[in-house]
Amino acid sequence: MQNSFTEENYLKIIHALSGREGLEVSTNALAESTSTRAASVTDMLRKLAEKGLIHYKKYQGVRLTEAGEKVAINVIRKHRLWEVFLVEKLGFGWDEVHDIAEELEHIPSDHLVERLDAFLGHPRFDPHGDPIPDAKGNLTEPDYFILTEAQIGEKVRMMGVLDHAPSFLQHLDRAGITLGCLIEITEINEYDKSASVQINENHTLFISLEVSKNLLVQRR
Amino acid sequence: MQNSFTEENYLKIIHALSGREGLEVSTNALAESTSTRAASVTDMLRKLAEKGLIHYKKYQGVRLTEAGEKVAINVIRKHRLWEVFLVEKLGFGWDEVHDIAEELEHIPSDHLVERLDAFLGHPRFDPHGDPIPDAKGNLTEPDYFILTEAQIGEKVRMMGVLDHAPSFLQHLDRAGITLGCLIEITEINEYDKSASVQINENHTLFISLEVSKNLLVQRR
DNA sequence: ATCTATTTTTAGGTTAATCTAAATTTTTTT
DNA sequence: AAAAAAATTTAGATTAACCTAAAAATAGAT
Ligand SMILES: [Mn+2]
Ligand SMILES: [Mn+2]
Ligand SMILES: [Mn+2]
Ligand SMILES: [Mn+2]
Repeated sequence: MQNSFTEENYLKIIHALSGREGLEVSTNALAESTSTRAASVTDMLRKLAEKGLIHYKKYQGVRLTEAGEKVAINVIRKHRLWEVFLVEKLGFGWDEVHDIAEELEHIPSDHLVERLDAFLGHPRFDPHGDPIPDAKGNLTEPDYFILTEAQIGEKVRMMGVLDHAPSFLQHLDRAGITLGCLIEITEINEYDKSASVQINENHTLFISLEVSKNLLVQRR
Repeated sequence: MQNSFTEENYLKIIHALSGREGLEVSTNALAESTSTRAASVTDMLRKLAEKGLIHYKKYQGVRLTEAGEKVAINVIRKHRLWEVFLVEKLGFGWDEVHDIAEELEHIPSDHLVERLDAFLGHPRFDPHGDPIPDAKGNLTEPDYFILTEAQIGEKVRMMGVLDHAPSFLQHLDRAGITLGCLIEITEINEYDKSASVQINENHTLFISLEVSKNLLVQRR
């Protein structure tokens, strides 16, 4: 029995919301993320539990089973590989690829995914810095931290974003903040908590707390 | 209003079945091609007529409207471009790509199609020799003819196939008959109507009438 | 510990795409 | 021009994925 488009999206969202601790995900949180109503979510949860893809006890929230986790990770793998393709091969901007990958991720062919992976040179990260699970389903989250946790004077490398919204990514483009760039925090401005930073040791600018909270960075 | 996956498949099939003359297509022919029952086809035809995509009068068969033709051709364009991608870039065989393209053809993004087209170098034909409609929807069928219509002694070039079944394509692979190869008919064998042919002026073999009927060729 | 507010589930419907069986229309044959 | 056969449509159901409104369960606040 194949999983539908819709089922795959639920599994992927449950995976995202339960984090790496595998916390229980609530019906309302799923309704929010899927843009449906709680009653619809309950229907779907019963079906997914039936298929052995989630652990579900009424009123107790859900977690993925091993089988469900496997499906979710495969969808994530496809999503991220297609994003790499769109950016690296077709020349799309990192702000343009999410919605298209949202569709491509459901194309069912293991053969296709493996060939695509090879064609792209087995990339480890997608255009937003998110790690790409390997063919066996191993997904290792790198230990990046949020820019707000960096110290004044520290030089860090930009490794990913928490917000994937096109408007945020376009804002970063305008600021010259790209994946892999060097960021040095020169000062935290008391007035609005914005940070004065130097990018790639050549230009200086303010970045708002809102932006800092959505940037993942790495020391050294 | 977007067209569904299913609607797009109906339009594409109506296009194929009505041929270049734009003949009326029967309900039963559609039921056959869509692997559904006639009653289901009737339901869908009413809906497509409602949306202005087909001309439909009860019991009289259907034809595409201008709008329907446009949608159908765009789906065909996407199908064939993705097939080129799968063969040229990912290294699939021409016998492996049809089913995958059948899914990819429904990914909705004009931007994506145009970039894919450019990435592939604006190919004019797909891996089976079928012409790829241009971005404006112009589809020009080359005037190839069937190998059975060639004369003894004639040298022709293999330009396409009528049957797209993997088993047929694999059979051609085993016979060394590829797109663009030279075929010289040396003899028609009375016994079984098979043809003795020479491929690329270097190897000789029999090909059955069944095979000849599915090969499109060009003179000189 | 009880009451209140929130969350979740159940009940009952809708729509798209399918089905079978029966009715109707068209086509073919006598 | 009937009668028979074939093609097509209508009628009435089913399934997946959604909905609203109402009921039930859990959590939070006195
Ligand atoms: Mn999706
Ligand atoms: Mn991404
Ligand atoms: Mn299709
Ligand atoms: Mn093709």
